[in-house]
Amino acid sequence: MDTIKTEVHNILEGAIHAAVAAEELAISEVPDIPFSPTKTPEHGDIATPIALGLAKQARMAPRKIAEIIVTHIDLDAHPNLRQIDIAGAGFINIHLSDNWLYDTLHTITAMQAAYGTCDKGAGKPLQIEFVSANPTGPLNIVSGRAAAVGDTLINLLNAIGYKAIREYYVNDAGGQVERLGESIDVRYRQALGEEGLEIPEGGYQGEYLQEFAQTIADTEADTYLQLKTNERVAYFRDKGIAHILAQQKTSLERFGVNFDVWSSEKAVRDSGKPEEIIQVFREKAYLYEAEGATWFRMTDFGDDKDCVVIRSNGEYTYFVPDAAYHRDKFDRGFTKVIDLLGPDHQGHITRLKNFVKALGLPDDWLEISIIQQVNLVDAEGKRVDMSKRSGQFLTLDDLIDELAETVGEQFAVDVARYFFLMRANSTHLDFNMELAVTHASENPVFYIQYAHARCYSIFEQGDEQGITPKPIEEASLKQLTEPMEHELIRKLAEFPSTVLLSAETREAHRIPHYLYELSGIFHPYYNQHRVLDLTDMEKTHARLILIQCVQSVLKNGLTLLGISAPESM
RNA sequence: GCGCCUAUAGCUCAAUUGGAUAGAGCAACGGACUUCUAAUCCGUAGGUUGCAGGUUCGACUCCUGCUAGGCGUGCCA
Repeated sequence: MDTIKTEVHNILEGAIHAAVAAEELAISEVPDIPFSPTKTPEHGDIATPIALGLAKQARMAPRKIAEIIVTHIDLDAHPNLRQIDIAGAGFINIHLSDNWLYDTLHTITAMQAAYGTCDKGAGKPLQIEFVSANPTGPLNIVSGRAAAVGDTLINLLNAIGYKAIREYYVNDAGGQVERLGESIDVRYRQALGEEGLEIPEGGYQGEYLQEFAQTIADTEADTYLQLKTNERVAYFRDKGIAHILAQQKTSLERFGVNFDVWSSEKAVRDSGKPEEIIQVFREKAYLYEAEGATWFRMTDFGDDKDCVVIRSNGEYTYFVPDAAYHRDKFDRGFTKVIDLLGPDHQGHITRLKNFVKALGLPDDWLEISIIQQVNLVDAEGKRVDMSKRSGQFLTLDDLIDELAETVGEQFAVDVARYFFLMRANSTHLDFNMELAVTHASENPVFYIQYAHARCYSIFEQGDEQGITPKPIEEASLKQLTEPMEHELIRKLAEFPSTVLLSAETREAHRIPHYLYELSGIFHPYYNQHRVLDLTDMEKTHARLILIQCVQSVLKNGLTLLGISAPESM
């Protein structure tokens, strides 16, 4: 579709220039030519409202402009165009030829797994930082959503030619991990029988720490009681971080998400970069002292409040290492970085962007999106409170476990990823637990996967009947005369532009919707038209080409989402 | 108080970023398995796009003001 759009664009542009040259159109500037989707076949395959847009400038009725433009297009010179109509207020509707349909099938057949990709990104290095949960407990559901979205966005960006990497920022320094160490210490001493202890304010109550401490007590007994309290807490902190991080990594791998780079906040702090950042801010006079703390003049950047960067106890707030971390990302050469933050980080967006601006980095270099909350709901849309095996919240692993009980491990991951991806990031997501485990058409994941499996089974069935698919060059594509076949091909042709749009707008949910729509054309086709027909082998071979293309696109789309494309179900 | 997000059919959501008659699925009712997988398909219904203005040839989309819900908001990260 992209190549045809470019072709049509050039044809129209040429026609408009020709009209201007012939002094039939009085315009000084040709604006971008917009294309609008056609909702009904009557409107052709590609439509443009360009004549409406030119009306004011040309001081002419839109329909009249459209007529003039069309007279400058020679249909005979363009084999991909069949017919051009003028309709409505002045829309130019372009009907593409069968030739174009066959071209599409040739393209898909030739490109296979690469169909849908392009090189628009020109190999520019990009980075997405996502999940980045504190190493103080198991990953929660929102982290799962962030993992699915981030992973898919990386796939999409790589598909359109960027060199994008997945990065996880481990907050292994600061107050929260100190509380972690203290909490483990309490659990450890409790495991050894000490009484009257309580988890400190801001500490972690979760059972997972009890289990962890119990294991230490079981295997190493009271070894650590000999240490001074602060040494023991520090030891447990580091041991705890390593343990929880390993768990998080395991959960993510189970979910099909593998990070390329794990960055450490502690390493950033130890690198001396925070001091450099402070130095830069001081030189630029962004800092001042008040109430014993050091403040950053956020109000200079339009925010309504200043914020503390060095606390009265001398420690940095989270923002200093974070700003240093972003400076480091820039120094590593990424032309753009995207942060996916959790719903509780809204307050960070403006501040983080301002810090980046204060460091003199380009305005649009840092992009931040919030991954919104997820609610588990039942079929009636009521919130579900599931058993909380790991403490105060439901974890990603709990969710997968729960789903896997009904649909098995692989589908559990597939379903979870799809459900996390099917809605725009900015919306609150209702995760329908009952729908997720339904093996029926209401469940979009099964619907799509089933379409893929059906394609595959046609070839298996054909094999049994001794039908060997012919190469596309030997197939008579003219046999594809059914309206549904043309509709299928038109949909297949949309895939590359859907991928491109989805990647550029960071709207991963377009891919699930696209695949669902494609499946929604395929299933009815499958029901109404037989592919394998021993009495009409010409048609059979043509249809096998089409089915092969549908299968390719379904598989490519599912792969972008990190969802399996099963050969049988 | 201020900031961000959300509001579309009874329910869950789309709408290619300002284009033509706002589309799907679910829920309801009826129908299709000697035919490549019935985890599928076919048919019937639903709308003042939260409210009020504005910009435009044209608005679910942009602007202003309301209303409702969610989240955030100077020494946690």
